[in-house]
Amino acid sequence: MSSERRKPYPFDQFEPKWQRVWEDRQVFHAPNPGEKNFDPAKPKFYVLDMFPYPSGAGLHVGHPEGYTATDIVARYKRMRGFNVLHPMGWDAFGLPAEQYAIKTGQHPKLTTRENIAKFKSQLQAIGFSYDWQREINTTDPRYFKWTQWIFLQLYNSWFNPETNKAEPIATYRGQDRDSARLAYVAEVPVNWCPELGTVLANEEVIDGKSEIGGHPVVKRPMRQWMLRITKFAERLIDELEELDWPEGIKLLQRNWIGKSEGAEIDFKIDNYDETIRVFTTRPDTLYGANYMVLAPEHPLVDRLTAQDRQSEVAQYRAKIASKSDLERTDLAKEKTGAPIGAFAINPVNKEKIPIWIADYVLMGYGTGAIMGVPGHDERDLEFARKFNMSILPVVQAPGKTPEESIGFLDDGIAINSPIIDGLPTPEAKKKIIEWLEEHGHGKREINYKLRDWLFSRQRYWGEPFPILWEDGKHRALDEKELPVVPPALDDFKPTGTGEPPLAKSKDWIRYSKTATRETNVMPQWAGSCWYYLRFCDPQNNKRFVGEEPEKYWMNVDLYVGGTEHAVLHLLYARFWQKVLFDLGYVSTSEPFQRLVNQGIILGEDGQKMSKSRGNIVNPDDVIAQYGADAFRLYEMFMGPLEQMKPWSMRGVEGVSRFLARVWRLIMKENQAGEWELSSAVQDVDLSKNQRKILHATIKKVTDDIETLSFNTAISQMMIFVNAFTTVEAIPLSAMRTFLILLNPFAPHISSELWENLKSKGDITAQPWPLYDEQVLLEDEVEIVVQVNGKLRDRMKMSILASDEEVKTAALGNAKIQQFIAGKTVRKVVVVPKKLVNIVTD
RNA sequence: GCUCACGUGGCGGAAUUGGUAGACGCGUACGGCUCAGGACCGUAUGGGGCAACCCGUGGAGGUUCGAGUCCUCUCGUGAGCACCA
Repeated sequence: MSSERRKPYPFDQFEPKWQRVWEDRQVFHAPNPGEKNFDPAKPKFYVLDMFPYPSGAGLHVGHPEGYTATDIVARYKRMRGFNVLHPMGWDAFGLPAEQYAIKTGQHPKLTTRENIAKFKSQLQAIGFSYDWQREINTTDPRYFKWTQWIFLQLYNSWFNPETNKAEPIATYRGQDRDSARLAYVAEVPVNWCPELGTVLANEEVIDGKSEIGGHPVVKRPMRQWMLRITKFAERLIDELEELDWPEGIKLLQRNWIGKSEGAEIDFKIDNYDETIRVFTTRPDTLYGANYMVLAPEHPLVDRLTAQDRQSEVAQYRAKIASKSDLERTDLAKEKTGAPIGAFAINPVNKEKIPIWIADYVLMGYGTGAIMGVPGHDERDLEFARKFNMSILPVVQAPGKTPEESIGFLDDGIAINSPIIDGLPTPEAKKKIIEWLEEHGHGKREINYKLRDWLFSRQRYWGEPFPILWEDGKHRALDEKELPVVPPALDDFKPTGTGEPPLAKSKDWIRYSKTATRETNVMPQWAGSCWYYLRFCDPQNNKRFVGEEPEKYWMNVDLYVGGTEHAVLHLLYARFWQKVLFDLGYVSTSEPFQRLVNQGIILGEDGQKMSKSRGNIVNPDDVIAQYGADAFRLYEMFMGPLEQMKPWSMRGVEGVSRFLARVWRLIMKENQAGEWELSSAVQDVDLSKNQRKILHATIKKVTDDIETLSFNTAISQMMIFVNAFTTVEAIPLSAMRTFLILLNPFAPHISSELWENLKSKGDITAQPWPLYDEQVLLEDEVEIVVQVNGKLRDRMKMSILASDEEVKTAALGNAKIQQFIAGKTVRKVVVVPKKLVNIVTD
């Protein structure tokens, strides 16, 4: 029955019609500089969505949230006279297609093609104004040829600390080039996920489990490709400064990079010709260091362990080695450790302090060794208490005794520390570092939590490396041999041994008599690290992006996507961009000038949408029932773009009703049940009040699009429509202006009505309306009168009334006099054009 | 545990620089139109009170003529990090 019900307005007819028109006429194609129809007089605007992974499930309502926002901006900017680059593509390498292939035998290429077709038709049904001529697909050899090419640039360059830049490897003066390349091979403890049969980057491991699938991850030493992102840590932090990004995301990146400033201090080992270097952010607490801890995996443990400690130390190390990362952090509550029977000499006071191993010290951070300062480090304190060590305060907290200062972590005054006694912490740090440097016991040092990026995966559906192996050494393929296309396989399964599936194709790996191909593939992030560049010049087969288009379009003026990429994609892409910039291939060192994160859309029950909860909303259903315009409008009307918010079908009905009112403002149903232009629409002048509402709407919608406050822009358009539904003669000119304002939000209905009004030209080609401040000026304003801050009355006053006149009027107001009778007026505050506050005793 | 963000009607949410709290939408109630309505149109709608008024932005303090907005503490929700020395 409900499906038989007549649509409130015939969106099912005109929405597909307009989508066809846009496609046929290629209305949204943005020509590059030098191409036909390119207008160099216009400024450019690059507005980008985070391109989706085309999953088999199709689009969910979360995708179009950001896409609608950018589409509104794109359409708006075009009307404002910009050349707008608004592209879409597919981040199509990845696990799901491959796992589907393992299950069904269907090649990931086919699965990907089907999924893309579905995604694309869904996006087109929403009426997004993408330039589909620029569509890209990361799994297309014409695309990943250049992903591989960029890898070669990384492979063929190094980071010069003197220039603080990536440079061609030829400028490297050292012996071993392979040790300096930005892409290098290393045997490192990596995150190995047995279930997925691949290694994962730190960023892909959450709480000891794989981000995808939630499978357990263990540490295991393996030989892997790494990218030297750590060399860019400083710039990745510093250059955030200039970006127009949410502070929260900047903070997330800063925390992930985890810069900490401090010192490295050398401790001589008693009776050995060895020193152990520790990292500390609190060199000023050196006098309080009365033990040392090495990570259990520290290379010096074997050599330094005393005879009588060996079995205990071996036992402890074995116990730690058997634990997964998850267990290791899970058991974090109780400190464990073992003394190795050796002693270090504290360089400031020459005290012999015992050396322990303990798993609370990590090999992967700093030097894998720490000085234990139980007085001023929580973990050391806990450790010292557990093993009955002495605890010496060396920093006195303000307003506390030395004893009370134990456990105090922030700034104070140095005590019990002859070299720096009496100095506040910042100076104490500085002075002791100077002392250490002077005496050759250490130096100022900065450490980062950021690790080099583990860049290889033991999977099938990814970009092969353009690398050959010969005599146990790697070398790069020549550019001319790109792309390296993965071999056809029948069996996509991971081998389980850590050997990649590509190794199964014996023909493919054999490059020559002596050389074999690298069998790892790149991680899913590779393609998305530079896709925004390719959009500038997607068909170029000579270069990854042409110089001129790159220079013209970059960087991205507005980038909208989910927070889930805060430290993954957004960090990796910035890193690649910097390398390409240093090497002179691109014109900017940051890719995304302004970033906005859309909030998650929850199910109708306020819970995260998920299959198991059964609260997933399918865009196709919504569009079938209410139309694409209502869908778009609701996505934006729900609330602020960046906020998390629940879906509501009632809300969709609400905006659908609004669009139906817009429709009936201009169209009437005749006896035959056909829609025709309403006779109420006439070429009449606007009343003063109507003009005011129109201009207020232009202003509000314009300002709100600029600030991405789409929800309030829509409210204002509702106010406009409500004001005009009751009038007898609907002014044609006001309707035309309104339709232009509505167009970015609801492009189909506005196009259809624009045409029905027999307006000149295409609505998408209209200039954006301007408002006139003069029209908005009121000649009378309502002044609020408060007594002691409480609202007591309102009065109409001329806008020209002086403060004094307003004050007099307020005091003379009959109602106000009741409130101030018998009281002394102590003060009268006048806020021009707004309010009067009378303060009494 | 640490860091950050956010707490406003029955619900989603509005509120330049501190200046009329609750725009707009949903829901609800009543009325109209209608053979009918889960369609459409109109009116009302934070709570209490017949009313004048009183109370209201998670809670407690504070600054101010005036606080949803600023400060301190506290509770709750969400996100991120998680022995990073």
